[in-house]
Amino acid sequence: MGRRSDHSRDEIRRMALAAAQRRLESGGLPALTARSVADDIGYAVGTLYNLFDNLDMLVVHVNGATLDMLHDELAPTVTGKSPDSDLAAMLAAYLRFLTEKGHLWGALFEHRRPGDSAPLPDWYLAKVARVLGVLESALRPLFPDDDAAGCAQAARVLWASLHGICSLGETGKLPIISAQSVADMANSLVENYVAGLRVRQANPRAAGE
Amino acid sequence: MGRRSDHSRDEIRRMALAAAQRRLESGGLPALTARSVADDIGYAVGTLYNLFDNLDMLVVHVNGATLDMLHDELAPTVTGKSPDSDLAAMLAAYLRFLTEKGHLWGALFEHRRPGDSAPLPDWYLAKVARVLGVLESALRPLFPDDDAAGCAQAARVLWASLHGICSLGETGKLPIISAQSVADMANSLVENYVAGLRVRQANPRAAGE
DNA sequence: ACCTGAACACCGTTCAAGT
DNA sequence: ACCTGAACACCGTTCAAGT
Repeated sequence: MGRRSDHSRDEIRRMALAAAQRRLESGGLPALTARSVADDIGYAVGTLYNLFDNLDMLVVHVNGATLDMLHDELAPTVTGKSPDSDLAAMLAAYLRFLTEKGHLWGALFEHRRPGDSAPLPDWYLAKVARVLGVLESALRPLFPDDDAAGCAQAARVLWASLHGICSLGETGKLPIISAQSVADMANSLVENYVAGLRVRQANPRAAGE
Repeated sequence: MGRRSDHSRDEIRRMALAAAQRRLESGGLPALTARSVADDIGYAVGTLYNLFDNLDMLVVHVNGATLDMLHDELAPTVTGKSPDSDLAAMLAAYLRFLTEKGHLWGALFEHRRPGDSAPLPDWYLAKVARVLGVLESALRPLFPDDDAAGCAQAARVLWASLHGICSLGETGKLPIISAQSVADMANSLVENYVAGLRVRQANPRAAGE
């Protein structure tokens, strides 16, 4: 056939990303196929590979947008008043995001990249770091001024742990192990972990009693 | 063709499960395909569907075997001497299992069941509960005699949280967020969570300072 | 230069046909 | 009764052929 010039290259890219996001939201990763996205935007399958290296990179771009949305939901919850109230508000916002955009959130973690893929692009890592930065800023008052590293590590441990509870919840595996809700378990995690940080901060060698 | 009677139905089942386990260990879930398992055991693809409803149920059976192996690794680490030493030993055993049988462990969580699948069979849920029971018994001394429910809940929160750290580690997503090792993060989680349990046990209303 | 769509090498699953 | 393997409806990805 030949170029259609109905849309510019960038327009088609945006259309493809929007269609991919819609597919993801409604049916999760299994619903996001190259052919379905191509159909949605009215172009041939091959055209997608003109815009993205492969389906993996399309998903990475959609996930990048999800990280931005997540950041924008979490950032306003940090007021600096107290770590406890900030963390509670942030956790509530996180769980709300999970409820409303479960499939978008799920794709962040369920997506398995092909074995031969290049490392994640820097712009993607920066988006991840930006989300983590929000949690870090909420935890900051719990650490002495000279222990930014300890705070950063704690934020990452807490975030990864919370991810465990949420991913088991999202994939329906939670009822298998527990009658508690995701929210109850997440609150238990955050409250005990933070209480542990406090007591161990006050008395650093008290791990064993 | 017709029946070959080289092997009994049960023999073929065991061969298929063993082949599936080998495929999983060497290449993870993507390497476990119906055709490859059939090839490995020298039978036609269709025969697999004579033994299992579908590939999903074959994976569920392999996962059941993995849960048994995991239980057998964890159970001996609970001595009852002290929760702290027991938990440290159990965590070490868990992380060793993860290192040695990463793909088997990964399939426990990465496997997504088809939308129309029946609930997990009772024998599978029992295996999950048995593994959780080991963690529960290690945590038991931290709770008053009359609070078995609180102990069970804490075990499940801790287990799900640990899962978050391990799954990010196993799927290679951990370097994205943190320079710490899985072991360091897991230790931070367990130590702080347990310290939190202790302090909140002693002073139940101290969550907010 | 860009887009097409047939083609390739895979999937899981089914089922008529064979012994 | 059991096993086969071609067939079906999908995948992701490529690339010669068209405009």
